Amino acid sequence: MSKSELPVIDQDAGACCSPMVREPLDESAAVDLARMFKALSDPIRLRLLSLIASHQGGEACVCDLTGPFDVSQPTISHHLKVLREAGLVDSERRGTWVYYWVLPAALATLSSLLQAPADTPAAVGGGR
Amino acid sequence: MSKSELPVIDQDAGACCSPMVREPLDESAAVDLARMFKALSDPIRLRLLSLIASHQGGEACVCDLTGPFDVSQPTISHHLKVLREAGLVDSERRGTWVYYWVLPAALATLSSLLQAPADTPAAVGGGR
DNA sequence: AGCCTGTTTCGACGGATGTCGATGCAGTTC
DNA sequence: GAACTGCATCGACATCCGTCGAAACAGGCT
Repeated sequence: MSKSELPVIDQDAGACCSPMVREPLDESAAVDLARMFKALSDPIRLRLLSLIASHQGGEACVCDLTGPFDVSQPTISHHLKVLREAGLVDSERRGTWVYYWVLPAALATLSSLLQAPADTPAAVGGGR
Repeated sequence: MSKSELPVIDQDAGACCSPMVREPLDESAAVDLARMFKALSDPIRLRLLSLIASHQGGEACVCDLTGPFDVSQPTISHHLKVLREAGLVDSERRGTWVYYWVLPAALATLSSLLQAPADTPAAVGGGR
C-alpha cells in the first residue's frame, strides 16, 4: 500500500522539467500530468494535501484529517486514495494509525511545469 | 468574451501566495484553486495551454489548435472555453480568426502554490 | 445578397466522479 | 478470544464531464 501506483515522470528529480509554456507538451506527458492535476481538482483534496503538508512533522494520520470536513470518513478515505494513486502523497500504517505525507518531488514537478514565461529567465526579452 | 469570468485571486500579483504546504488552505481558497486545477485536469486542455503559450508571439488562433488533436473542432472549442472560464487564458476576435493567449499570472499563482517544502527557503532545515 | 470559412452553441449520450451507509479488515486492549 | 477503535472497501446513486453531430453565429469575399 505504500508504493505509488503511478509511473510518475521524474519522481526523484525534483523541479526538473522545462515549463509547458516553452514547448508543446507531448501527448503521453500530458496524460500523466493531467492525472496529477485531476487529483488536485477537488477542494477537499487540496485542503487534505495542504493539511498533511503543513502538519507537525510533515505527516498526519487519518484521524487528524477527518475532523475539518463535513463529509463522511469513507469519503475522506476515498480522496486520500486518489491523492496516493496520483503519486502526490504516500502512506504507511504504524500500529493503529495510518500516516500520510506529501511527496515533494511530485509537487515540484507540477510547480516548475507551470512556471510562467516571465518567470523563466531564458524567455525574458526573447519571445522566440 | 474577452473578460475572464472568474474572480481569480491575486490575478495581477504574479507568484504571490504562500505555498499550500506551509499552512492549511481555507475552504473558499480551496474552491477557487480547485476550479483552476480542474481546468488543467484534462490532457487535451494541458496540451492546448502548452500549444498556445509556446506558439509564435505567445498567442494562437483556434485554427492552429484543432490540427494536433483527434477530437472534433467543437470539442476543442469547449476545452478552450473551460480554460477561459478558469481564468487561465483569454481570447479576442480579430477579423475572421479568434486568438487565445495565456494569462501568466494565473499560472504563476498555481506554480507558487505548489512550491514544495524544500523549495521554500524558510522551510529548509526547520521541519516546523 | 449570397456564399464560404472560422468559431461557438446546443442537445444528447455514455462514462467518470463524489458521496453515502453498510460492511470488512487490522491492531490494540481487556 | 472478544470487544473496541481506526481505516479501507463495497455497492448504489445522483451529478458532472468529454464527446459528438447539427445548427447558429460572425466576418470576409464575390
